Amino acid sequence: MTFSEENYLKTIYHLTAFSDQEVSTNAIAEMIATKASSVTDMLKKLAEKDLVHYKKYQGVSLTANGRLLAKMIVRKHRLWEVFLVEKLDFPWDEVHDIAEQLEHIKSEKLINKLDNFLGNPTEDPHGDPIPDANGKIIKTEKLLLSELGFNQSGICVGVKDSSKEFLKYLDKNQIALGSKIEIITKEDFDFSMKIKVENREFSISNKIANNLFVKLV
Amino acid sequence: MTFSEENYLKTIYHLTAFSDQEVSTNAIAEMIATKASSVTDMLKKLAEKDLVHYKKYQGVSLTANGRLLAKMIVRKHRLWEVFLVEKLDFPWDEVHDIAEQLEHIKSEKLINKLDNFLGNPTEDPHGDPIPDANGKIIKTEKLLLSELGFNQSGICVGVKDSSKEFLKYLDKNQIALGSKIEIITKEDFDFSMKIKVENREFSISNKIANNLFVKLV
DNA sequence: AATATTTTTTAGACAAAGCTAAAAAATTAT
DNA sequence: ATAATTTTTTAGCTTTGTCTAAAAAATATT
Repeated sequence: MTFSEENYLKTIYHLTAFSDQEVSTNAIAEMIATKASSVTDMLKKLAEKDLVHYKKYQGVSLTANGRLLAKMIVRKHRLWEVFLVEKLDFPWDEVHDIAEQLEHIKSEKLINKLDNFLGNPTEDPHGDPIPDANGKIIKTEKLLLSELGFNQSGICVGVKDSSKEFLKYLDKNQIALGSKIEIITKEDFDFSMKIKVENREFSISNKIANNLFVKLV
Repeated sequence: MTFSEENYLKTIYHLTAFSDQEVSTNAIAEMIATKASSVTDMLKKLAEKDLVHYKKYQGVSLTANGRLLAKMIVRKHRLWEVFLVEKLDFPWDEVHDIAEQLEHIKSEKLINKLDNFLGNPTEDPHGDPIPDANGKIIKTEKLLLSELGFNQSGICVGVKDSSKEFLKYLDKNQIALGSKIEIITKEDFDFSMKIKVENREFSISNKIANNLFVKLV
């Protein structure tokens, strides 16, 4: 598999992970920042290799084979992210781009040894699950901070939006995986809330609360 | 820089490292397992980018710029090899191919953090020097085991030939970096020698002795 | 239901990096 | 010094993955 093929597979995987529907040519093009015509070309090639189900004008979905390969790429991406954060001490907003490169390194032995070296983590630094060597994913129960009400508390277990901007915001406000967040007040008007994190009280907008995953506590 | 350009640069670097002469198109072609015509094409491209000095039919050499870039690739390759052996516990004959891929990962920050994580090693698992972030190389004094005479001793500090076959031979005979080797006898006929390594005495051919670097002790 | 708009595909072109076959230059041998 | 051989380069073709522009299909609008 080429880099490009792997990127398409991964993209289709991400776009279908939750909806589990066919994904459109345009959606892929936008995600991968390329032209729809290029996507069409690649879809034909992937269909040829039996990695996707593709019928003209009908969108595309992964075959069992394609999904497994996609998971292996995601596995590599997330394990490398753990390595970068835990071992090399990278801030969590800087690891994505490097992991985008590392995810294409080809060696099963390498990735399994890396997995062991890291202590077989089940989640990456953003709280996303890491598929095991067979593609199996353990998903933890998590809800959005915005779903919590007045007086409830949660432990931060992940982010929905993992853009640099959002991650930097969290760093600045000292919210990290594992932080305990308590809802002090919640506005009925804009759903902004005042929260308490390690004795610091401050307000966050609904948009923030909507992108933070927590585990009820 | 593309993968391919990086590979050419690295190859030219290795071919000129010791001789410091112009290197021929054919020599590169052989090393990279490609056709001479392909090499010519690439040399033009590299000359265009001022990475090599190239005049038709006259061979090629690196510019200062090209040499620095080549060293950075070698630096990455060797640091990753250290990582694979020291942290992931790979046998030394398996790391080359994986490092060939990892050496193309682009992130200065990554490689410098990796360097620190590994404790700023100056040599890779085969005893080859690792250029520092500025391209500076500290070369240790070393000679071939074959240059030693009867009754002399050396510490193994590297290999000249780092092929899988040779490395496996060494593993099988429990010779590793740091092993103390004593010359018990040396044949005048074929220059084979009987050596002593950690109380084990056995014979090695001149070819073996000719590919093992030692430091006199 | 017919028309307009959007989405997707096709057709044809391009750059990168390789190849083969043939030509040109350099080197070696007679 | 000329001929033979080897090395290097050129010319032209292939594949991969992209692009633009145009055509075709699907969807939305009136």
